[in-house]
Order: sequence, then structure tokens, then C-alpha cells
Amino acid sequence: MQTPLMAIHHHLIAAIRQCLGQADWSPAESLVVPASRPEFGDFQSNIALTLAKPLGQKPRDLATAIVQQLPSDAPYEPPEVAGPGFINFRLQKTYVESWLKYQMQDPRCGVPQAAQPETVIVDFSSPNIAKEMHVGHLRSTIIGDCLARLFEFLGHRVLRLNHVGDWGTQFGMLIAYLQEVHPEFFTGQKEVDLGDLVTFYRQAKQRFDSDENFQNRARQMVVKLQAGDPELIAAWKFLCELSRREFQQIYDLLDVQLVERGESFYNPFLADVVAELKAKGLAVLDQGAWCVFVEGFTSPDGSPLPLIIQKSDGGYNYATTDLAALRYRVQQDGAQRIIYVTDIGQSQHFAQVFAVAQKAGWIPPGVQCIHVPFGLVLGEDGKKFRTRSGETVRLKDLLDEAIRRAQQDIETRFAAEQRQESPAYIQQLARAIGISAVKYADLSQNRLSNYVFSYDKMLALQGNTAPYMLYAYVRVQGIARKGGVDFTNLVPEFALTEPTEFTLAKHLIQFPDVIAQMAVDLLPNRLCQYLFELSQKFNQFYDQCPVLAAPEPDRTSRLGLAYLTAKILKLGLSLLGIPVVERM
RNA sequence: GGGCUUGUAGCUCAGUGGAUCAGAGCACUUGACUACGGAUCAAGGUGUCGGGGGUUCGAAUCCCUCCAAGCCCGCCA
Repeated sequence: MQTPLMAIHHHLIAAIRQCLGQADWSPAESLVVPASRPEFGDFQSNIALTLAKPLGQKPRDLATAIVQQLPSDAPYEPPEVAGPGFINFRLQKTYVESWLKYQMQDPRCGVPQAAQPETVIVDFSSPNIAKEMHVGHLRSTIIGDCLARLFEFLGHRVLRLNHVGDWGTQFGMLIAYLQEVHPEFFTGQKEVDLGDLVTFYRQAKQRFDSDENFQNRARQMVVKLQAGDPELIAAWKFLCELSRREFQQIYDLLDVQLVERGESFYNPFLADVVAELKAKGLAVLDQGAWCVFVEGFTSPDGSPLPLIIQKSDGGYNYATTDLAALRYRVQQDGAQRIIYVTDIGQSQHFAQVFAVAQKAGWIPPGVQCIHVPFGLVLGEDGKKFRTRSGETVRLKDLLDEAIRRAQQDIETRFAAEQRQESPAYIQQLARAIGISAVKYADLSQNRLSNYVFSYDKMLALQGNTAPYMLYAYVRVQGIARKGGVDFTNLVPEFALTEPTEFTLAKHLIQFPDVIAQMAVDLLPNRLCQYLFELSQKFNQFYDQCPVLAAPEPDRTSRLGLAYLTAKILKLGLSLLGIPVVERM
């Protein structure tokens, strides 16, 4: 079913085509948007103001002419031309009510399935093997998961790829070091965890930087490894497995699904990628390395900046891997959209990779490669988020701390309310709230900017936080419990009377438009904003309108509003990767 | 030197291809519990939208320029 916004949109297009006498006219920008102020109605169109000038007409006259071409049986009151030429739309009450009813019975809350399902790859998280996940992986993991959930919900085939750093010079270094200093590592005689590995990695790096003989051994190891030496492959697999177990704990905690397909996966295709670029005349030998130059990229010294696809020592680097991955994803996975969720610092790299792939003909028409960048996580001092001692914050520690603080809050509050709950329940609740708070704090921020990480703010019960929204949901469940109402069997006739009911209702029916917009701009904070406003509007309604105590038909109608609010909150939060709780 | 991102209320941030855009939350002050959970709601804003130009009937938003912060820029990813 068309949303009100879409209905008005289509009416306007038809009307404008009539007025202009152009059957193929289509708008360059959005024709109709939600009204900026309630007193101007529900939706507004500014199109007459934009169109009038080139036509040499007065905006108000054009607006009036457009209004006259709108259908007379439309689901809105006769539109008004206001001010210099705005067209204001006010939805008919019965139309709003019928839309609410439609959303009530639709499991998707009115959001249509994609007409043309695509294969969408979301490349996110991507930690490095033999290192721990740290705060730097937080945003990619959370934002990537959110976008994957969005596209899955819209009905696309989504491949969630974890492009882990599992291939490269660091492994030669690490394996060489372990063989020499900790041979027991490979024999299983000693229990090791990822923490040990990280220590070893640091030591290996130190050795690598200071000892030339060691450097050579490490390089030979890489060559042997990449050539498929069985012993080294086994060692490498052991390292990967160790890391994988550790990563999985975090993904389980975050409830994030990923398919691991690391850099090593594309190893067999690297030589061919380079060969193809050479054959197409795109690769040139420069200072001993094979490079592709594309316009618009400049080095610090002002010379053109190459994308190096084969190093002077014959090895390949991440640019080669990224190109091989891109080609594979298009040609083998059949991806129509490839979304890369990485920090904004890699923007230039991806722009370059996409440009080279474009030149090489690996991005056919209809395929989009999209870099979805995000800013840094900062500490409360405004600098890169670190521990007190200046170390990088381990992701596990960060999440555990959020849960610990959530639990503390809960226990304090329960004690104040003299509420008895089982330790298991408290633990589970703390986990849900702690993780949700971290996720929501991240997603509610415009992803392009850096944001300040604050446990106190994200766990606050007031404001634009996960707990505030979860509480709104819990309130609805409270109504159901208290009234013994089974929402799932509710088939309400809506009868809106109070202002807060209308305000809430009109916000509820905008949900599908918000989701549609999010699929275009890939900004989760827009959905967060919507859900926050929904919670606010619900709380205002809740404050003003008794539900259970109301006489019919208000009681049923209000139960419907409450239930639909909860339903949309639950669905919306699920797209953010945040679960709801029934009590808190 | 080139490029990218950011700069909006005391604090944290929305709004960014125009008009009906000066907003939210926090903090602070004051009200509202014999109503479904008060983890709520209501009321309270003296901001050069980083500065300066420009385009326009109209600019936080578009263009130019300058300033500040952060990041990226040939064999790491």
C-alpha cells in the first residue's frame, strides 16, 4: 500500500505534468516532505517556488494551478496555497485511521518489500587475525550490521562479509617469531589465548624492526606461506582459528552475524587481476612497482598518485586484494550493490580502487560500489578513545564495562523500588541494556562525524538513549499486562479525538517513508531520530490519554495506538540490531 | 603541496543541494503522582549556525575565500 507521502507525490507529478503540458516531467528533488510545523498541515510541497522562475510565472499562481489539477477524491483535505506558494496538505482523519489499521495488521508495519530484490554485499567489521578487536572495530561492526539488517528486511539477498586481515607480511613475522621463541605454541603443549598472541605479535614486530636476519627469515616465511607450504599453512590456520574463536565471542555478545571471507580467500586471483590490468594497458611499471594511475589523485610532492598493485618485490598488497575482491563479488557473487563500511580515513583508497575497477570494466552498469565511511570514537577529553594508561581499548572490555554499569544501575533502582528479581534476570537485562546503549549511542550519531564515547550518557534514562526507548516499549507491555489485553488479537477501529493521539498517529504512519529514506542515504541516525520522536510522542499521549480506563470506542482505539507504537519500536530497533525487553 | 571530514545554545549533537529552520537532548529552574510503571510529562533560550564575500525574493544549507581541529596521500590495511 502506498504511503500518504507516496500518494501525494504521485498526485503532484500527474498534476504538474498537466500544468506544464509535459508528459515526461519528473522532479529533480523531493516533491513533498513532512510539514515543518504542525500548523502548516501534515505535508508540504515547495515545488511551485522552484518551478515558477524558469517558467516566468508567479509561484502562487502556479501553485494554485497545480492544486486545481489534483484529484478531487484524494485522501487529504483540499490543499491550501500558503505564503509565497507553498502547497500544504492535511490528511483526512478517516484516511489516517485506515492507514493505522493497515499497519496494525501488516507484519512489516507498512514497509513494502523491494520490488526488485538485489544481491547486496555488506563488507564490515574486518578485524585482523592475531590481533584483538578494539574500539576501532566498534563502528564498522555496528553500522554494518544495521545496514545489513535493513537490506535483509527490505527483501534483498544480503551477503555479510567479514573481510578479515588474515594474509600478509605480519604472518611471516609472527610465525617466524613463534617457531623460534615459542615452539610449544604449535605443538599444543601450552594453553594460549589471543592475549598471548597479541603479546607475541608485539615482540615479533620489535624483533622485525631491529633484526635484519630476522626480517629476512620473516619474508621467506611469507613466500613459503603464500606458496602453500603445508607446515606453514597449518600454523597459519591455527592462528586464524584462535582469533576466530575470540571474535565469535564478541559477535555473539553483539548478536551480529558474519560470514568470514578474509583476504586470503582472494589470494588465488591476485596474479590474474594484475595480469588483466597489464593486458588492458592500465598498469605501468613505475619505480619498480606495477601501478595504475587514475586522474584526480596526487602525491605529497605533487606528482600523480598511483594505486600500487604489485610491489617491487613482486608481492601484492591490499589494493590488489580489494580489486580482486571487488571483481569476485561482481562476477562470482553477482552483487549489484557492494557496501564497504570502514573509517573515513580510507575514503581516498576506496575512491581510487573504485576508479581503477571502473576503468578496468569490472563495475558493469547497474552495479554500485559504495563506501560508507564513519568518524572516530573519541574519549571524553575529545581525543582518540584510549584507556587511562593510553592503551587502545579492547572491544571486549568496552562492552563488559557497559554491561557492568548497566547492571549497577539496575540493581540500585530495583533496591530503591524494593523489587525482587532473580540474578539471572538482572544479568540478562543488564546485558540487553548495556549492549543496546552502546549500539544506540553509536547509531544515533551522524556517522560522518567523530563522536564522544560516554558510558554515562549512553546509559542515561532520559534523553535520546536506548533505555528511554526501551522504557516506552515496556510501558506498552505494562498496559497489556495490567489490562489482560492480548494485542495480537486486537482488531481496532481507530477513533482519534485528542491532539496527542493525532500527533502520535501521524508519526506512526511515516515509518515506511523513514525506512525508504534510510535505504537511500544509509544514515542510521535518521531512524534513531524517528524512533526517539516516536517514543516522545507516545509518552505525551500516555500522559494525556488514559487507555485502560477510557470508555469505548476510545479504549480500543488507544490500545491500538499503543500496540502499533510498540510494534514499530520493536521493528525499528531490530533494524538497529537492538532487542526489546518486556520489563525493565 | 593535494585531498577528505568536521566547526550550530554552557555541554553532546540533529537539521545541509533554498522559503514555513534557529532545533533536540543533557544540565539548570519551576510545576504535575487517590490514572495504565514519575525511568514520565508540562513550562522556561540574549546562538555573530567558525569569519568574510557572492548568487537569490529568500542561505546553517549552494558558490568563492580565509581560519581552526582531525584524518589521508608509492610499495601497511
